[in-house]
Amino acid sequence: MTDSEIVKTSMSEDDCENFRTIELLFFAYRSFITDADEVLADYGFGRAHHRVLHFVNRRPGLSVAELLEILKITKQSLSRVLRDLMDSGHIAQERGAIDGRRRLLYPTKEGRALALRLSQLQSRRINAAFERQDNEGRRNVEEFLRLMIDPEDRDFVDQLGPRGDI
Amino acid sequence: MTDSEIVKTSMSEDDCENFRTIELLFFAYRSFITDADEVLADYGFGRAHHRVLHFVNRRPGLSVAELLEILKITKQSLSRVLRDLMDSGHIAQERGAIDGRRRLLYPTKEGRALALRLSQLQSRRINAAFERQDNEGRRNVEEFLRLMIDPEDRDFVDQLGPRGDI
DNA sequence: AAAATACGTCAGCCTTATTGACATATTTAA
DNA sequence: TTAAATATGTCAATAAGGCTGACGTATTTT
Repeated sequence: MTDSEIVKTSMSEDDCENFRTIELLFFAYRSFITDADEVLADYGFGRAHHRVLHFVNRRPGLSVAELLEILKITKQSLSRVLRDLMDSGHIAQERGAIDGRRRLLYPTKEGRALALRLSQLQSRRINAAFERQDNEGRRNVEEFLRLMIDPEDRDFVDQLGPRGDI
Repeated sequence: MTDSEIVKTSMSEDDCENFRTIELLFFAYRSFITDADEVLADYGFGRAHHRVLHFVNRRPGLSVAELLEILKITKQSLSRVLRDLMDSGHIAQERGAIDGRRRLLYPTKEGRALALRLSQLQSRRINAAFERQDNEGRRNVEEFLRLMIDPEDRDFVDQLGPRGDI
């Protein structure tokens, strides 16, 4: 590192396109998640708990392996979070009927209530952001976000929406 | 937690609007950041380094306090990351000319090059996601993202774009 | 019966964040 | 000109949430 030259000019859209979008994504996502953070803190939970709670509520009866696949974390990481949520009575396990090795995850009533509360907070922000947009605008936003996702994950997100009982 | 009732129905858009958008945001943002993660790993850097590098390149000469304000982290957190980036020759400090207490942060040539490389990766994904959208569609996306941001941060993002030399 | 699968857990490590306390240089105010 | 405020750096301890590797156990498949 022999004394490298200092640069004093700003990096701008001339150097690379889409700086504004890059920054909008950073700040938008940060605001988006802090909504839930505050509520989660009351339960001693973090974002990891939120993600698990969310997908268990969206796909009741999913297995641990499926959840790992969605979240792309290791089972060791998941297990701590899952234990917290089971200890607090937000999530419950059942052995699989067809395959007894699988532990199927379900929300409890309390887990459903918390998941809804968190989603409603985030939904409010989304509604406010969509306020001045028509259906076409919303479609544009959803298409953009969808195409930002790695192709491998896109199908999963799609089947999460309409139905597709696991 | 006296054995709470298990819920087996899926949480759906009937329960709360915008589930699809919530999930699109989660997956889109995850894909978005992993582009850069892979390059950063080669340098032994993480996302924290990326954020610092980015804003120092966008606002060369900003002070430590300003950077803390943008990132909303503590100086203790920042200092380690900043030290790594200075040790590796990606960022350099200069004492403020008017106020000698301030340490103004600048990218080096190497720091600028790395910041650009990372931005270009992310920009490519953004271009692909915008591919089938016209100017109106892009405006919709940017307006949506902008309104998702907490009002306090919106102005900062705006003045980051056009100019506004610090 | 043996092998593969699904899961749980123990132990140790890393990154990135936190808080609190304290040192230092520099500027500003009394 | 001394005192106070400011900007920064740093030390120490802690926490969340990731990771790898190894090993145990139930259950299903071969």
